Amino acid sequence: MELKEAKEQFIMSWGALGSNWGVSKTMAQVHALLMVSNAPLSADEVMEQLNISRGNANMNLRALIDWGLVEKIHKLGERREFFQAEKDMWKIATRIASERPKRELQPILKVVDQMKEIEDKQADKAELDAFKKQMTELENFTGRVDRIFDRLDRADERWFTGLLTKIMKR
Amino acid sequence: MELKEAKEQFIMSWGALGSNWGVSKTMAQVHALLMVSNAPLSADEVMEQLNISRGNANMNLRALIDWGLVEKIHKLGERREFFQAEKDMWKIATRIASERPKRELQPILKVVDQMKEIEDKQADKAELDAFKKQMTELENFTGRVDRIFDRLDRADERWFTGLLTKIMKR
DNA sequence: CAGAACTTTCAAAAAATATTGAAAGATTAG
DNA sequence: CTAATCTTTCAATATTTTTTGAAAGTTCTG
Repeated sequence: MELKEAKEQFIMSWGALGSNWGVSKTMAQVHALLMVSNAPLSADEVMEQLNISRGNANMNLRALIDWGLVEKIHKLGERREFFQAEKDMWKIATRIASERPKRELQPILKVVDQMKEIEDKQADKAELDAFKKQMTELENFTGRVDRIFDRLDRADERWFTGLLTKIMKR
Repeated sequence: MELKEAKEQFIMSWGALGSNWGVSKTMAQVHALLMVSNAPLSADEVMEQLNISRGNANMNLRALIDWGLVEKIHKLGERREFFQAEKDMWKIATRIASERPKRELQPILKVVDQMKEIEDKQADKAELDAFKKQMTELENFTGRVDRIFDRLDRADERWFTGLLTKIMKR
């Protein structure tokens, strides 16, 4: 297999994986493309290489930037913006690990919080209590996990990998 | 707010959250419904309460069982099957934490593994090396994380919460 | 300021996913 | 075995999500 071919293969497969992941095929492909490119790419290069429209390229680049997985690069004397992917797996993982809970957990807390104003005089006491307990447990747990992942952000690599090693030893 | 109303509200919100999560609205709703039901429900009760078709109810119940979040219950002297959700948040979290990587990480390993047969005589040596390094790093990292989460499955609660507490203290 | 070079937006179109419901398949009881 | 009861499947349909591309917006240059 040749290098160019391998890269294309990787981009395609990564894109297909996106679906399992809840990420659109194109977003995953853009990320893969930037991951295996040795130099930053312009929006036009991304469009051309993946055969996608300008709007689509723009949307997905922005989304990736939002996730902290890609950054804009300004080249001296160049008008256009270039895009470059984070390639360090640890950084990629911590970005995802700190963004995902923000997007997945915080909405839960919001919902659960609203559930607290119940005051049903007619309902079965035991049933009411069970529901409240469930909500409280959900809130405690979610909040706890949320805060943990939030900290990964600030942690240094040494600590994280150290922790991984510790866990692995069990 | 009344209890019944609160439950409906919770089911609806949980369903809406499903989308952020990569889970279909209905699947999330079925899960929520079972989470706040004090007794196991039959397929017909699920259908009726959520206004969904028989096929849909069946599919989603099966999927939830597949995730280990719901189990079939057989009542004595009853022909029908009943369904009951796991309500313990720790168990829910570990189920998800052990299923998700299985579905998300293992396909990555498969893809990366295929990338190893590159032998491009013409390509730039440095570029080839960079690509190989990227793939190796991806493989190492992914494999490591995969194995860690896999172990959560077998861990006991004491250990896990102990770990959480430790992390939280930093 | 005008024009060129890019980037962003957004309504319409396409593609991907989820849902329905009727029919086929099981399983149990008599 | 047959009928009754319940579960599963799947092609058609509906819904949701993604993509397109032209138009509007922005920023830099001279």
